[in-house]
Amino acid sequence: MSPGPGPTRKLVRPRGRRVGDPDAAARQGSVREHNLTLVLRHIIEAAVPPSRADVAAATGLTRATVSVLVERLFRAELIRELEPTTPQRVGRPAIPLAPASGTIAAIGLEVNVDYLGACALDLSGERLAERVIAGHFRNSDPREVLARVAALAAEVVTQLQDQGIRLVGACLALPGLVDSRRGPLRNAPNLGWRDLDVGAILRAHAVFDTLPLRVANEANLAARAEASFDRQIKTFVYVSGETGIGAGIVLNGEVYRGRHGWSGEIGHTVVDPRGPLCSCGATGCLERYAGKDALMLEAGLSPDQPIGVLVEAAERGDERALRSITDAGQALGVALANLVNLVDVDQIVLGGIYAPLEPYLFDAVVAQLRARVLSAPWATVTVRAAKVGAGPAMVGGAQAVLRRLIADPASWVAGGD
Amino acid sequence: MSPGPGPTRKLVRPRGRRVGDPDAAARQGSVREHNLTLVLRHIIEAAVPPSRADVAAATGLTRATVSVLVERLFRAELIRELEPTTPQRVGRPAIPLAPASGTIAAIGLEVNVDYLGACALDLSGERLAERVIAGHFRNSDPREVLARVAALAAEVVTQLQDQGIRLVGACLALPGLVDSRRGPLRNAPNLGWRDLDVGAILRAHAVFDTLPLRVANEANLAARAEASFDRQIKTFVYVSGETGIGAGIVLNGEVYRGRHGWSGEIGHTVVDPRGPLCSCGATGCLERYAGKDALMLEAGLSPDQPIGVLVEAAERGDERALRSITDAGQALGVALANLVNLVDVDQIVLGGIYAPLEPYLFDAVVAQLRARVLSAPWATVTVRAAKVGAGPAMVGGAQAVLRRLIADPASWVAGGD
DNA sequence: AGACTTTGTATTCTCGCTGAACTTATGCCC
DNA sequence: GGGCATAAGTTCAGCGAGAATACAAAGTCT
Repeated sequence: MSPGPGPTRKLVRPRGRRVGDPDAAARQGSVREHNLTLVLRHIIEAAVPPSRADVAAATGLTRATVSVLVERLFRAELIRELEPTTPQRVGRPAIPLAPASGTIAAIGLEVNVDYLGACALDLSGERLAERVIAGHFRNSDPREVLARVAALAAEVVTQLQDQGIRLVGACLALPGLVDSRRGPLRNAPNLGWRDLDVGAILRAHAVFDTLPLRVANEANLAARAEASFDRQIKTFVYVSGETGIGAGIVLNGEVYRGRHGWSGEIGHTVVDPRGPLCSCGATGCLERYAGKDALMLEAGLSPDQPIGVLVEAAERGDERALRSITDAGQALGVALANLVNLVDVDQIVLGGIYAPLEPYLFDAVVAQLRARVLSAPWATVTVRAAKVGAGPAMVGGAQAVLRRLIADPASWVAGGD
Repeated sequence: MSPGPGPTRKLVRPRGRRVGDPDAAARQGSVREHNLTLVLRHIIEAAVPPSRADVAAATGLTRATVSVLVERLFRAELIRELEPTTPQRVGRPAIPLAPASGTIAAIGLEVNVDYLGACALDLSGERLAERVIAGHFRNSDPREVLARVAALAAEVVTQLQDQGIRLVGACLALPGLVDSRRGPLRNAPNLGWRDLDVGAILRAHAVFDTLPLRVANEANLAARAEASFDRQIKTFVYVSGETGIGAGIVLNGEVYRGRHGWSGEIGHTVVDPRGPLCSCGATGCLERYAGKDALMLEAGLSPDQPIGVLVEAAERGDERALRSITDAGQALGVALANLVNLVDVDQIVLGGIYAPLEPYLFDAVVAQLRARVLSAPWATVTVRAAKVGAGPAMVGGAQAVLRRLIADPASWVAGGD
C-alpha cells in the first residue's frame, strides 16, 4: 500500500512523552530520551567539566553509550568540548565537556512593584543581556506596563539574534496568583492587576510571534534561581519579601506549584485571626506585619522609600526601626513555623528585602521556629539569606525555560539535526 | 579467563532501579519494569476488569506486548483471569483481568490513643482479616503495648499462612513524628511516647523475623486509604481528627512526606499566637481548639468518652456542645486556610472524629476558608467527610506495603519464577 | 624507547517493543 | 446451518538502544 494520505490513514499512536511519565508506555526511544537528559544534566550540573568517562562512571552507562549520546548533544550545540587540561596524570588525557555557551538562550522577564526587567541566560548560566527599569508600578495600567516589558524584551532579542544566538522561549514573573494551566493572571494585589490574561496581552506584541512565552509566579521563579545556586540543597523554602510576601517551595530540586500554581502564598497566611484587616479581605495576614509597607510604616518611614533606608535606621540603632523589624520577624517566624509543620522542610532562605535586614531580623524568626516547630528538637531548621543577587525572579524565569529544554533534549536534537 | 570468584572479580554495576528514577541510567530492562508496572496498575485501578486489548488501548502498548506482560504477572500470581462475560457483542470474547485475590497480602497495624488494631489486605483490596482491641493508651508503656500489637499481628499471620497466602510485609501506623529514614519514633505526645525505636522493639518479636516491617505516620496512611477510595481525586488533604490532629497531604496521587516524613503536623499549627499553652510547649496550637480533648471539655464532657456523646449532645441542641463545635470549626478553618494558601489543594477531607460532626462543624470551616484563602474567588475549596470506615490508618498501612509491590512487580516476578 | 594507563571508538550481542500476519471465538445474516 | 464480519489474543521477523568486549589513541613513568 502506498503511504499516501488517504482517508484510511492510520492514527499516529500517542508516543510516550517521557520515561518519567508513569502513565505512558515506555519504549526503546524513551530509554534514549531518558539517558540523553541524564547525560546533559550531569554535564550542566557538574562542579568541574567531566569527561565522557566521568559521565559514564557517574551515570552507570557504558563509555560507548555515553560517547554516542555526547555526540548527539554536541551536534545539537547543547554542549561543547573544552581544551584538555595539561595532564598531570598517566593515561590518555580526557576531553572536558561543558554546557555550550552563546548558542542557545532563554529570556526572563519581570514586572514588580518597583521595577521592570528583562534578561537572557544561556545554558552555561551566563547572563548574556540585562535591562532593568526602576519605577513605581503600584496600581499601574497593565497594558502600558506590558508594552514597556515587550519593548525591553525586543531589545534583548535583537541583540542576541545579531550574535546568532537561538532563543528557545521567555518567561514572565509576576507577583501574584498566576493560573499555571489556563494562563490568566488572577490577582496581583500590589500591582492592582486582577483577572487579566497577561500572556495574551504580551503575545500580541511582535516579539513574541516566534518566541514561546510563559507566565509564572515571581517567588516560585526566584526559588528556582536560588536552587540553581547551591545544588546540594534540594529541599527548601524561598521567601520573597517585597511589598507582598511570596514563597517558593522546592521539594527535591523541583518547585512545587500546587493544583493551580498558587502554592506558597505565605503573605496571606494568618498570623493573628483578630489582627488588622488586609487588602485581601481577611484579617491578620502576615503581609500586614512583615510586608515592606508594614515594616516601613511601623518604623516611621514612607513605604515608597527603598529598603536601604530602614537598614540604615537600624544600623543607627533607631528604636522604632529595630522594634518594627523584630515585630516583623516574630510574625514571619510564626508563619514559617506553620509552613515547616505542614511541609517539613529544614532550610529556609529569606530573599528580597529580608536579605539586607538579616542582622536585625533573623534572630526573631529563628526563635519562633525553635518554639513552634514540633520537630525542632530533632532537626534544626536553618535560616539564611538568599544568595542570588538582583532580579532573582527574572533569572529563575530564564532558567525555567532552559530547564524544559534540558529535560527534553531529544526534541531539540531531532529538530536541530 | 575463567569466571571464578577471583580477587580481580569485576564489581557489579549498580543497575538503574527504576525508569522513574531520574538519576539512574535507563536500559532495556527499565522499559520492561516500567511497562510491567503500568499494566499491573491499570488492571488494579480499572473500574471494570479490562481485557488485554483494553489494557493495550489504554496504555499505548501493542497487544503483543501486553500479552507477554500479562503472562508474567499471571505467573507471579499478581493478577488472575476472570470468566468471560456472556458476550453480547460480535467478535471473540475478551478475557477480563483482575488483581489476584487471596494469593498475596500485606498487614496493616495501628496503635492509637483508644485502640490497637491489625488487618490484612490482598491485591484486590479485600480485607482478609481484622483484629481490633479498644482501650486507653494515653501515657502507656510502649513495650507492653507493642507486645500486644505483635500478638495481634501473629494471629493474623498464622491465619493467613494456613490459607497459603504469601505475606509481603507489614506497616505500623502511629500518631506522631516518625522518622521515615532512620526509623525511630521521635514524638507521639498523646501516647506519651518519645524517642523510641518502635521498629526495633517490634522486630524483636518472632512474627517479624520473616516479615518486613515499616513504621509511618497515622494521618499519612489514612490519607492513602482515602485516596484509594476515589482515584479520580488525585490532590487533596486528609485531616485526621483524634486526640491529636494530623494531616496527610496527597499530591497527584502520592502522599507527600517531606524531608523527614514529618509533613502535615497541622495540629501544632498556630491559630492564635497568644492562645493557651499546648503540650508541645508552644501557644495557641490548633489542637488546643479542635482536638478531641478540647472539643469535649468545652462542651462540658469528659475527654475519655467516645465522640458519639458529643454528637448526641449536638443533636439534642445542647448549647455548649454546639458552641464548642463551632469554635473548633473556626480554628480548624483558619489552620486549613493557611494550608491551602501554602500548598494549593482544592479538596479537603475531614476524617476521624470530624466525620460524624459534619452537620455541626463544616459550615464554620467552609466560612473561614472562603474568607481567608486568597484564591477562593477563583477556585472553591471543597470540604467533605471521609469515606473510609473504621481504622483508615491500618488499611492505609497495608496498602502502602502493597503499593511498593505494585510499583516494582519486576522483583516479585523474577523471584516467583 | 617501551611498558603501562586511561580515554574514547568500533563491533557484535542481547533484550524488549513494534508491526503485521495469523489463529481463535463469537455474533450476524441469509 | 454455513459463510462472513469482527474482535481478542498469539506468533514471528525486524529494529533500536544499551552492554560487553576488543581495539585505537594519547599521554606518563621508568
